[in-house]
Amino acid sequence: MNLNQDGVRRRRRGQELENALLAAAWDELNEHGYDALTIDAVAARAGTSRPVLYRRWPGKHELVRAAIGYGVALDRAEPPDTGTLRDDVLALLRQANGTRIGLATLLTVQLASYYHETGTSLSDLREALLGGRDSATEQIVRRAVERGEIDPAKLTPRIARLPFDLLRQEVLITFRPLPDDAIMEIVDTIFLPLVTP
Amino acid sequence: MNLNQDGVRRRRRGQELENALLAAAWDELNEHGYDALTIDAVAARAGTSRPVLYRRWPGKHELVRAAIGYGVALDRAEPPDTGTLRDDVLALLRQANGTRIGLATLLTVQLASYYHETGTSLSDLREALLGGRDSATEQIVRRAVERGEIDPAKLTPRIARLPFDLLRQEVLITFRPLPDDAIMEIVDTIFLPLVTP
DNA sequence: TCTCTAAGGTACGTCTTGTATCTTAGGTAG
DNA sequence: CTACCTAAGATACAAGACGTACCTTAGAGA
Repeated sequence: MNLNQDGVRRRRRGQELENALLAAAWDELNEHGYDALTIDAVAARAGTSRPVLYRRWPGKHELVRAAIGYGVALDRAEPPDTGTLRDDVLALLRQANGTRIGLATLLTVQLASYYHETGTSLSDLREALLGGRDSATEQIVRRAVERGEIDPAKLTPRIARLPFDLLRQEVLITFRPLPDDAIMEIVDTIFLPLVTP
Repeated sequence: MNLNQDGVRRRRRGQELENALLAAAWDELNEHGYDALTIDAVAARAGTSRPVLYRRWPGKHELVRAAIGYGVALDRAEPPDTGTLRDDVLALLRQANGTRIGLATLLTVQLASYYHETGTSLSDLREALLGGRDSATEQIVRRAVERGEIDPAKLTPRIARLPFDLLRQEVLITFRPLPDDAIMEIVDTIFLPLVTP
């Protein structure tokens, strides 16, 4: 109900209110998942009522989409720069693996059919979700090329994003963080052999 | 309403009825997707009423799960045996790419949160969905090993399923069949270099 | 022919949705 | 400091979907 220290109703506005709404939605998604999410529950958790949510997002899809962005931004980190390609990729994958990226990816896919119907491309969703991380991959790869660790001729875009594609794939299927030995296997037996001269 | 040629109500039973229900559910999923699927619509399309559905499946999740199995079984094919690893893998990927496997995979993931909550493993779902195809991969790989096309030392389980993982991944993200040149790129620049002696 | 299972139809209460309407907190202009 | 005015918060409503209860009856099997 958001009382202040005098026990009087306090009324949040603008960005403060919006953040509270998104945080409530993100928490609900984490606790109950997409299917079970109700606008009612989000409003109640945020200490407000449904019309406040509908004034900002037309429906559940858009709210979830915004909440994903909020949740992902919560634990975004700097791309690692360890000096070697192997350690950079390992660190980046571990970083992503330790966050809520699994839930975020799952939710993104759950929104897929909706965005497919409305004709909206999935690429912008994917951008909002992994954009930062993908460019992190680009940075790492670029530095490795400069150091001569990667043969540029072997580096197609698909191969560059291979480690992340595989991580995402497994997280989606198992709905669990990837074990560390699996991460190392991806890097050592798949990615590095494909790109090293 | 299912009238027979005399215009009298006809009543389906057992397997015939169940197939009609699953076909109706599968069609609804293809047309409207998971979110928009209603039990009502499935019952109406099958020419029956909701209680008939609830007598067989407790709810939407279980119905969709059964419908996925039905839909996937519709266009299951024999694993190819062309004589070379490359052509086998290409044929298998093209086969899968041409079916409704994209929708099936998407739906499977959409059920993920539910099965995660109930503690049911995703592996049986994945089994029901891709079980046949995975064993097809095993057959193809085994024959290639016997022909000496694959170095068994390089063949971890993760590498063996790599082509399919990548196909699935891209279909999930783009919600479209994978272009044929992408399929060839996966096979020629990623999979084969990793396993050939 | 009789019986009995399950299909088909109807109806009910509940929940969630999305919108409309009203009151009022609290920022802003004067 | 006061008046105003935007948007927050509360309440209520109709529509739609859910899941269940109950009843009738087709049609398979004894």
